[in-house]
Amino acid sequence: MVANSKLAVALHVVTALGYNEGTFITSERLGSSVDTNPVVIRRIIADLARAGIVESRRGKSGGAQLARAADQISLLEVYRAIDGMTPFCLPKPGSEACVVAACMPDVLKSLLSDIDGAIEDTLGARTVADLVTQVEAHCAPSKASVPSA
Amino acid sequence: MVANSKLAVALHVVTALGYNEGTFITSERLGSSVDTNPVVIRRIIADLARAGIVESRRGKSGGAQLARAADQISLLEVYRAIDGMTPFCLPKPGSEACVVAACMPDVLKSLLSDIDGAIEDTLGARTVADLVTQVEAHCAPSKASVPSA
DNA sequence: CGATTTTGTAACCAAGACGGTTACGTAGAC
DNA sequence: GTCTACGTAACCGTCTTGGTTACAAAATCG
Repeated sequence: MVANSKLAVALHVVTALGYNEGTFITSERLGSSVDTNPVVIRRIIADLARAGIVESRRGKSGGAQLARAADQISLLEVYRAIDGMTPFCLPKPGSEACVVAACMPDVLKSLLSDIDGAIEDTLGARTVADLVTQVEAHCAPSKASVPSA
Repeated sequence: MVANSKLAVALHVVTALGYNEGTFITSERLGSSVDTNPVVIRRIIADLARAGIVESRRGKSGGAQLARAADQISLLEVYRAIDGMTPFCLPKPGSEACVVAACMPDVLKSLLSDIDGAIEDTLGARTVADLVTQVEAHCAPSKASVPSA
């Protein structure tokens, strides 16, 4: 486990919340679904709540739920809500005496921002509702009209 | 320094080699340009050589050079040559009892592969020659016909 | 042939990031 | 008032990663 596992967990969480839309789910249940500690979930939930993606409630019958309809939450919002690292990092300035080194930061900055744009476009084109739909289609084939063949 | 700095270094290296096309550059010079240890450079060079992107030679007047013309090397090749981690990681399977958890891996796998596709498209559309051109335009304006204004 | 240069690679270290865990205060429900 | 569940801080062990040293192998040149 190395990179943006936060994003994976966050997507899991919002999908689970979208799947159980309208009810509050505790961090303990989410944690057992994701197979991690409730505190880890709460940290992610805190990020998502700050971004207005989920609402959380304390006390009995507390937990978290989506703050909006699942089809009104783009995955890009989720991506931006968690303060994960940028997938690729810029080089440190390097030798000033070298022509190439002197401007690599700028050159790479432009490239990496293009990459980031591509990532954001991909995420922006999908909503939490899409994930929920895929889960339902994927693992609840009993809902489909075709029984087995 | 946290994420794929290997990619940043690798891009710096191939750009430097493209800038000095036709001559062998030592890992020591590259290291001083990137401002890192020569061994770090050699590790990257080894990856790039395995992928047929650069050629290296030992001994006196040794070093590395591009194996092909700079405009024949796409940045996607460089990206794939270095065994960096995927920018986003898949979730571990999670609770089997939970419907959502059961199929999140598959659902996310599809999403993340779309993201990776977007990244690869972006990188595939650029070559080392493009980076070299940008370096020349950016930091060697003396070559331009317009002096100052 | 021998000296010198430079790569290739292994081994090791220190620093840092990250997930997991415990602990405890606080808010809300009943 | 009690119980439940969140919010957050603090801490720890693990793991990745870049940096460094060390040394063998290869290539060039006199």
